[in-house]
Amino acid sequence: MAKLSDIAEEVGVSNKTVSLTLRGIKCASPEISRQIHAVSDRIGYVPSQAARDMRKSHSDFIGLLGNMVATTPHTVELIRGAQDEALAWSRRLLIGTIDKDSDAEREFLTMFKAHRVSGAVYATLSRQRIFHKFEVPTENLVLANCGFADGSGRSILPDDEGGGQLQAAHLVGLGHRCIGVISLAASANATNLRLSGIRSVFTEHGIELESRFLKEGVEGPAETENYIAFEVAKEMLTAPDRPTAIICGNDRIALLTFCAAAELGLQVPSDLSLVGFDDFKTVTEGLRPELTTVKLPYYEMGRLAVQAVIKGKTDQILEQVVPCELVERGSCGPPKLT
Amino acid sequence: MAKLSDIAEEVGVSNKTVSLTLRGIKCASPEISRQIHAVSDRIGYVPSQAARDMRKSHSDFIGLLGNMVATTPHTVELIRGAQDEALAWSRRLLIGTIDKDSDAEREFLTMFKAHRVSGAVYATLSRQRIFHKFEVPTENLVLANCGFADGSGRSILPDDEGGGQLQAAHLVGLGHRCIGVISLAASANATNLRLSGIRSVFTEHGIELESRFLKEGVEGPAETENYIAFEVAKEMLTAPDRPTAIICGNDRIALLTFCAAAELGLQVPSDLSLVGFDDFKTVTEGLRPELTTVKLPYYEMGRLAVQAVIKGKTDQILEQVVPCELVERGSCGPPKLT
DNA sequence: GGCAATAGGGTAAACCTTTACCTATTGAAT
DNA sequence: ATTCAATAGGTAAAGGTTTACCCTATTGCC
Repeated sequence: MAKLSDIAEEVGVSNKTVSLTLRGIKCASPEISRQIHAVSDRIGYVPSQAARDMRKSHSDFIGLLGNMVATTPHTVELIRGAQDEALAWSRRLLIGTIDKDSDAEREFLTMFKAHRVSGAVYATLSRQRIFHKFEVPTENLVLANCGFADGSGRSILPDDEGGGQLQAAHLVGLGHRCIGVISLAASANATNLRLSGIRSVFTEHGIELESRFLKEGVEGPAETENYIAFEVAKEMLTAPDRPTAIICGNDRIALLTFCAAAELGLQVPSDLSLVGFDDFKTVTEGLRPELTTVKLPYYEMGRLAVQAVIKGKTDQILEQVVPCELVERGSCGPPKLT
Repeated sequence: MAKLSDIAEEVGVSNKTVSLTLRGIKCASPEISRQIHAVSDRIGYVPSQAARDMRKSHSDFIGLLGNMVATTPHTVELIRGAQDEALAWSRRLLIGTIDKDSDAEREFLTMFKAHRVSGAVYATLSRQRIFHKFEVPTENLVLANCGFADGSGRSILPDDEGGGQLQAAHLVGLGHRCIGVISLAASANATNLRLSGIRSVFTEHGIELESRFLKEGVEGPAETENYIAFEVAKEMLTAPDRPTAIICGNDRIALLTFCAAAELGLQVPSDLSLVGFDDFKTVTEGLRPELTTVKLPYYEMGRLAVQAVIKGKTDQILEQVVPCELVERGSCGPPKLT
């Protein structure tokens, strides 16, 4: 493989001159400079990253460790956000995806350390509290979509409360007054935040959230949870004064609710308005009508997490909240007049 | 950061002894060996990968370049398969995800070269033919889910034809004789293969595939395609002798067909059986009834692609076909007797 | 003419690990 | 007693890049 000294020898200058010239630091006469670039291009020279990293005693790598399940497409969005930001700063990403296996976690952390990463991002797919402290290979750690249970550390978090507000405000704005909620598990960290957003909008408009119209669409412990939204929705929709709209804890619950409505012969949106959360495009753009939902900013969280790592721990902001966005599609409409 | 010579100095031996001992090569007396491990553990020593890579003039990295859209979860499966296999051989993955931007492609390839990767995988999300030759940083390239248009190179490909057979055989086995097909775009590479699998099963059972029951569920050029399966399905299902089952080109088409059936008041599976393709879990496990589908082996393709890279180009197998798998859920049943 | 500043360049050490080659001691076999 | 092999270890170079420090010749200015 071609190396610096090959060019230096051919042009008849020292390593230093070649090194500086190729990195765009003026150091040689125009003619020499031209020759250096010419030879470099001809032989397709690419400097050895290993040699560079060794010389500098640290690498431009940023570690990205993700507790990532393969059932959602959002992981890719987060990775892309992280990668785009990293590339914009000429940094590289070292990616490790793990399931629940903490052995793999340790393995990747060791790998990060071996590469002398300048920082790391730890990301989870659902908003979580992290209880274990892992031995990080750097002081420069940023959590994405999660936070340490004790409140320490820097985090990038979605604005779940604002997201709940968006869901509720959209339906209220369309004229709905009797609105059901099928939420995620109460134990999920996002649930209470979103609910609190929903309640704040309801209160503002004098709407009461009856407990029979607030149900969990999921049961069982996290990671092995079981979706019961189909049955819950059917029950809610067969009530005598059924809601004219349902706010769903995520798009999957929205899909199940959609199926329940279909089985009961209710049309969306004329008989029932639905608003989801997450923006799983295969669902939201795959349904007819398409699903109005609140998009979780995974790309942005990935981007901001890497940005925070690059800015370093001098950055005093401990918790950065990223807004969610309402994506209007076709699943919400005004309530039928009765 | 702690280095080898720190340990050597403290224990009072040479670098070599420490290096060999820590790598499990017997070289020192039990007592010295114990001390070396003790000190190493205490100071948390992790050898510098950069120094290693430089010394060996090549790295254990395998490049994974993916033309990956964020709308499907399969990317993650492919990455995980690749990563699991890489880790099993103590190799690391250098991941680059690109969209359509060939600048990014070049950038990542240069990065791979800078890291002296020992091989690379190029993966696409939909089965594609690659027309451009990229300047690879290694001779050791394996394509996953795609192949060069001229037939050169090594590829890992899904058994789309077998997948089509699985779809058809399942429905035929349940007793269906009037089966519709809503396929992907005819221009998609997988389409003809799957169709040919379907036809072979039909022929075997003396079933004719009428052209009015074979429609494309997608229109427009790839990457910007438009799903029209909802309308197509409605038309097919309002025909006087409508099919009792529909084979779908992917799960998204199946979802749209499901929506069409719902709008027409047809119940799945009693009035209509549906079989999908891909196994997008958010759809297949999110519907009620859950969707029977043929799973594309992304994890396995990622795994095998990395395996092929590790085995190196001495491996003479140019095209490796990975079987698809029928995942039976609830969307297929026997046809109603009339 | 004298002096400083600048352009254009070179030298060699440092980054950390691995490994080819070498030495010394011990035990056993001839 | 000599030889051989194995054990336990050391020495130093190599791998490719960057950079602190040094050198020389030319130019500009007073």
